[in-house]
Amino acid sequence: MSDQTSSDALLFLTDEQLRQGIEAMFFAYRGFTADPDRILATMAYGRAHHRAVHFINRAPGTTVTNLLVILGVTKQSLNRVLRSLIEDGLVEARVGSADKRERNLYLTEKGAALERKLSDAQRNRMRAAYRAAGPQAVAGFRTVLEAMMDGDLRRRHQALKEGSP
Amino acid sequence: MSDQTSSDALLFLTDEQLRQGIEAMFFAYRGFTADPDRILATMAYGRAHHRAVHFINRAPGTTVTNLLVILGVTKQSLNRVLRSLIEDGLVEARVGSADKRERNLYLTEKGAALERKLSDAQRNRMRAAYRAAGPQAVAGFRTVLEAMMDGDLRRRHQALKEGSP
DNA sequence: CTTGGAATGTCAACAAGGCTGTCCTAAAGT
DNA sequence: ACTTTAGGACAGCCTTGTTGACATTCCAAG
Repeated sequence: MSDQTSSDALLFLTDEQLRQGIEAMFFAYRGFTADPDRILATMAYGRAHHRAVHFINRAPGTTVTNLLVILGVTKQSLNRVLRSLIEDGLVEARVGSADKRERNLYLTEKGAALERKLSDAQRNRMRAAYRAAGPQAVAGFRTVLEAMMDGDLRRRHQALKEGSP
Repeated sequence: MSDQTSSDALLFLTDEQLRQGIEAMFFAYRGFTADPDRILATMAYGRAHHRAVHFINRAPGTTVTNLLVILGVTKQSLNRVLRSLIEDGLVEARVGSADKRERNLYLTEKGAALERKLSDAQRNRMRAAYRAAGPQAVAGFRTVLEAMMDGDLRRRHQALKEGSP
């Protein structure tokens, strides 16, 4: 990827190609979130709740600080979401055993049910897209996404991948 | 998940693979919007203004209705954004010549300057990602994104692509 | 042991930007 | 003439981001 000195390999990097990539990313992200959004709209929840539930399911026992680093929001934003999830009995916050300042977060059975419902919808779309595009395209898709992340984001993403191999 | 009878080709469709794709999409989109967001934060504008400016630049003379279909927001949401852009002299709304009910939207020089600033930042990141991933990966990336869009979104996206070939 | 600072998390108040709903004008279409 | 369409204005709501002040807990230096 470094020494594409002359010409052929750079032909696809025209401004127009890049702009189409940008727009594709915009439209695709809309599709990507459309199904969960539809489900969430029928409840009193939004996308933020989805993200919280997703990552708590992914890393049970995680702390508030850890979660807000992953989500890239402030404590207060996350707190509001978390509070409603706890009040509604979807998430349980246990006082940390080692450090009592920490709260370890877990999904209740009810929370896990919502997570499944949301991620089933999202996975179905992802699966359809993957299947339509084929394995080779998927590999390329993943490669470009990785390259598009910031260093920090990429590290968080890698950590999650390795967490459940 | 239905007919993974024998086939090698479907091995990449495990739930774990799909989940990683979902998370990659989440983190990558954050990176994707990070640079423009940083620039916009220094002004009184947000992501909504960026989107409006982007698509007005892309399709000069577009109408309000057309724009809100592309952006997928309501008239009122768009109108608020548009009003501030017009007041600040970034966008010009000319009464339609054929149909005088319509307003044709154009960027002023000032608006075009902002658009360039924002899209330069975003294109730079896109270019870096494309370059790092290579042409084949980029082709796959585009294929999967297309497959991830809703039918409507895909049609809008195609129309934009063909609009400036 | 005490005390001061750092870390963890909560609460209050505010802004951006979505949404709905209603009402209005002007222009087109029938 | 009547209806439909394009657009704008206003009011109000919700979600989700922000900053700032505060309580609790831990830990380490004196």
